Amino acid sequence: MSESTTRDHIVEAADKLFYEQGYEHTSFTHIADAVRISRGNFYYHFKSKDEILDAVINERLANTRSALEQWEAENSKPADRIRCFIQIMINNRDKIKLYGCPVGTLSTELTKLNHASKAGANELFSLYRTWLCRQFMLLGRKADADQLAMHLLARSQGVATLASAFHDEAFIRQEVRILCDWLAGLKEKNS
Amino acid sequence: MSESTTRDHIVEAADKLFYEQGYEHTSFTHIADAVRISRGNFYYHFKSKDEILDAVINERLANTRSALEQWEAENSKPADRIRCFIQIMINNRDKIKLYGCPVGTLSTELTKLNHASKAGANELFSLYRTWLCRQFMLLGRKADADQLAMHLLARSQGVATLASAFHDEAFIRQEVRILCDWLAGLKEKNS
DNA sequence: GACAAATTAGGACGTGCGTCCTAAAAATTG
DNA sequence: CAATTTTTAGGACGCACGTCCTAATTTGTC
Repeated sequence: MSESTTRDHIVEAADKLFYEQGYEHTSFTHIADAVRISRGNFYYHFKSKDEILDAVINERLANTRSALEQWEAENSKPADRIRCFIQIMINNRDKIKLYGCPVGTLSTELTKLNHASKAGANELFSLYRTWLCRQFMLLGRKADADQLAMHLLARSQGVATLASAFHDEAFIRQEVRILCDWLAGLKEKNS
Repeated sequence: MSESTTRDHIVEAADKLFYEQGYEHTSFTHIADAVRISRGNFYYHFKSKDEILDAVINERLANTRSALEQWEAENSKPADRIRCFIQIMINNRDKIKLYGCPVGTLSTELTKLNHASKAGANELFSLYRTWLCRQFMLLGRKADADQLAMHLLARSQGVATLASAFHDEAFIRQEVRILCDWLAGLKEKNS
């Protein structure tokens, strides 16, 4: 029942490295050095580099799902839940400043590589999209809930991209404030 | 005085390929096939792959500068000039849908690679930033002109990222409409 | 402690990459 | 047309990569 912990270490290290320096640019040697195992040992746990990527994506999907569930469980008001989403930009501001958004940058890279797992990476976006859509519906915006979800996702992506390009942490805080105001303004339009 | 046209062809093909499939993933063979020249011939025109990247960035910088100048020359009102900027998302929607924003995706990639030319790529962002900043100042928003410029840049980046992830062209049009409304609302706050 | 299974180490293999070198071809000049 | 420079072609080189193979080691079981 208990999985080998080495596999988890590999996925964990690959997750971090794929985020920090990109999937293509990360080699087996990089991951091996991080996990402190032999390069040949990989192929006992994974058949290929692509399989590691799939494992990383699946773990990110699982982590995201549980985070969304938690936000939903810990907050009864949909606006507070959405604020949780916005808040992750503040919580992860250090890494965003350096590496951008892990969801957006992976999606962008795999799309350019036309990689087989690009659909899996975009599934991460869909996870947030449908969750946010549901929250906006609960907020009384049934008609344009998905539009609002996409809008908020796009705003977040843009913040991450520019914060990373200019290494500007204050910009993140500023935009988060604007987004919270935008959210507060939305509530007044409840039906 | 007249430069060899081969060099221009190389830069042109590299520009296109770097945009479509990323810098790292584009090899000399790819460019050579596009330009129809021998692989060894590159090193007469460029000493390294990085040098081609610099040439591509410099051309993009020059093209951007002339585009900004033209928008400024053809429109007397700053709001109309800003609308020109927003409008490029419509004009380039086909490519954005497939490959995202050329500025943002290159900046993201070079940042992850920690490439020496990442500063040059970010200079493209700065070009738009300072130009937009100036337009917002002319619009009477002296106090928060740079903030508005960054905000608009971020919104554009987010739109490109999500449009590419979901291959959604309608989303681009939708967000452009919202951005134009946002811009129109700004004008009312003129001092 | 002997045996089997699971796990790891380390290196071999082929491929594609960026780079470099040299000779051929083309263009230019007198 | 000869001489010289500019431009191109094609392949060699070393290196790093993903992949694969096999032997050693560790772990678990009776």
